[in-house]
Amino acid sequence: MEQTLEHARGGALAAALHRAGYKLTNPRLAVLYVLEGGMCHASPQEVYAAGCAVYPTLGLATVYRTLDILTELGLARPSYLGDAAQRFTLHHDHHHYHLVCDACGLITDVDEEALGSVTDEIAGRLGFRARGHYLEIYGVCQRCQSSN
Amino acid sequence: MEQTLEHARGGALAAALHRAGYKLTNPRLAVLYVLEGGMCHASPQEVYAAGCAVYPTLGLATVYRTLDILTELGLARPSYLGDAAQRFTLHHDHHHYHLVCDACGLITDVDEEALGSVTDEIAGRLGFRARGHYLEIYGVCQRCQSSN
DNA sequence: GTCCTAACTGAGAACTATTTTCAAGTAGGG
DNA sequence: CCCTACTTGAAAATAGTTCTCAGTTAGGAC
Repeated sequence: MEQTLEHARGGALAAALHRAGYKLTNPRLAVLYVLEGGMCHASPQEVYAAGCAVYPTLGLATVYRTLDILTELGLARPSYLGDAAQRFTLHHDHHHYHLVCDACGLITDVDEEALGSVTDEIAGRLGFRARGHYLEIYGVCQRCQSSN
Repeated sequence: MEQTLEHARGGALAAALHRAGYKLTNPRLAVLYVLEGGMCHASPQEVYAAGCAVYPTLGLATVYRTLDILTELGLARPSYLGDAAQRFTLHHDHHHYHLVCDACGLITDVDEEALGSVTDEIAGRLGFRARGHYLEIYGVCQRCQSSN
């Protein structure tokens, strides 16, 4: 268990937090570990549940606080994938976005460099300095189309 | 007042509700009137406040219920513009999206046909039947850039 | 290594937003 | 005009998020 937290300490998120002057505490490392471990569209509640497996005394308030810090540092961002729950998505260097199926709730990640240049161009034309974008396409996924 | 409600009755939203078998009651017409009157990025609370001006006994629960109906019919959609509040956006025929300023909260609507064809093409390639998309570009608007 | 202090923590209270419940009211087909 | 299923507003219930606070801890100074 301690080992997993130490592992998170070496990650990119931990480095960014440290650089910004935040302490690398075990609760925070547990949250970072969960996020970096592939739980990339997690609600605070889900992060909390997964984090407790790594660091049992983790508190829900700390999860919210850590996600706030990541948002403030521009490393994550709240997103809202179809359902009402607030979710957080880690930022990546590449442009990526979501296909959300209205029928089964499946979320598919897609990388598309082309889209990034389109949005950057539009923003630039309007004098807007873009920091990032969030795109969600909703509809019906391939599997749900065939099962109807 | 009654006149404004009658005006809403003639709108596209009212027609769609009627077609779907929903009754055109005064509370619903008040909500539709507010939405069609340009309050296009409104939170339920804001719709409620504006709706009360048109139909004073309007209840908040009815606003939520009406927005749910519109969402169910695909006429509106929850969106989340930077701040934490849930907001609803009316669907339009054209592709439109939002520039959200992180500094002042300004929301700028942009129409861009080019974007629609990009997203449709991508979705099609993946076998996904797109019903719509939601794009938000966040960053700093022109005015906030100069005032710093 | 140990001390120190500002930063951080968990638990639960408080707060806010949303949904549900229910008795009373109403649209609109017959 | 009547009837009935649908709709309503108010209040209670629920769910999600933030705040408060006394105790704990990271990590720089020595």
